[in-house]
Amino acid sequence: MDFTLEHTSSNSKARAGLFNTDHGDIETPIFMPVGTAGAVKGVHMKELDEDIKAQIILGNTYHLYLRPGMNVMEEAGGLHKFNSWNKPILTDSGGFQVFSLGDIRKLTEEGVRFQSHIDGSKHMFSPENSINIQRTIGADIIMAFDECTPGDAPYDYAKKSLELTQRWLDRCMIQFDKTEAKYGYRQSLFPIVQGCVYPDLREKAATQIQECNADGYAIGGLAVGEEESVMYSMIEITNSILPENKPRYLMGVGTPINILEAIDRGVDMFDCVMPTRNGRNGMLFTSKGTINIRNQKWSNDFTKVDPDGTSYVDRTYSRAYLRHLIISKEMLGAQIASIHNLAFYMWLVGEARVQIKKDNFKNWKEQMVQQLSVRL
RNA sequence: GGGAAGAUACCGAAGCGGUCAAACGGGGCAGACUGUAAAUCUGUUGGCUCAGCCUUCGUAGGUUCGAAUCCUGCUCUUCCCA
Repeated sequence: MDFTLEHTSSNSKARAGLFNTDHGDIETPIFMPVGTAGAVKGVHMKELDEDIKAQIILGNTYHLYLRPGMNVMEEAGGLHKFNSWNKPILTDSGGFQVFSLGDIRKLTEEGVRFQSHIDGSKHMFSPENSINIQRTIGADIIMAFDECTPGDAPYDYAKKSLELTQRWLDRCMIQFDKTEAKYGYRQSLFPIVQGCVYPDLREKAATQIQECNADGYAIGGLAVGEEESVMYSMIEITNSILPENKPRYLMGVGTPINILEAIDRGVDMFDCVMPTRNGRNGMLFTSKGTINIRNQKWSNDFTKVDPDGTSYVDRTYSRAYLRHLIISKEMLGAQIASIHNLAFYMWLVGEARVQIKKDNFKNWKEQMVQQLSVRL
């Protein structure tokens, strides 16, 4: 799989590129909707494809391993066939669950023993079986198994954690090389830069990792409790070291502003649960600012959900109706809000790409950040 | 016509002499959410000149140092018997 850099801004690190996979091209900068359990919550594939215009979605190793399990996945012929998404897929390795399920897992040199959040049963995840599972899921891009370190970790812990992640990366690469894709198309393994909020650790991690000659590189362990300014400076340090000619993926980020700031600093790929989760909880992202649709002030507002929006739902439903649905806990409300937010995120990165190619990204970004900061 | 039970804040419902501006649930209002243990979670919900004060537990009186809590009348509600 190869990455073609199409344009780099003259006054910014922002880049426009094309990442080629066997399930199609991905135009960067890109946002990847999160479909943890094989579904982007509340959104059909048809909507994801035709309305939201998603080019690649995520799945999650830990969640898919527990349910439906790898027997079903293998018999289905991989996740693409199982969930009927014929474009690229990326799977996270389970590394984020080392962070998010911190209370129900035990971490050792060998790997992580999780206690299933579903039934309490114990499951060992190692770099090797994370790769094996991701081979069976069959995502186009698979991730190294890492420890996503909390943003408030002390230096000593962060250093040890990084060293462990680096040893696990070696094991991931060995396992990746020892095994083959199962379904006749290629898979890429992306290593992940950790190092918490410590510049020297990030620098060390990026320096080591860039020798992997991977198809792309990820920046992990950010937006996990640290200050945004710290996150931005970690991105700057990391991207100053990672190779120019490979895509950089900032894992789990973030708000629309976070994404623009990261693009400005040379990031190409993003994923985040925010458009779907926050959407389900009544928060809408728009080019004019954010809306809490549950607020009283929208109850009699019969203008469309987002008059500037690109999706079908934006032009069809009123804010008053969407507020009613969300407040009444009608499932359709969550669906509409999710579709709207995802379409907005896709518009945002698509427009960033247009502006980069016009070499106008910096100006456009400054203006957008102003607008996006507004609470409507 | 006779008997019984009950009336508590927006709604439902605890409370049965002081620690009650009044538990709890719902509803309302607001906030959070960043590689999804989340269609979830948190705060708040009588008024004010807010470490204090004022008005409130159907209504009018009474007992008491002190009443949402005890007594009496009245007004409504529900149920049972005729």
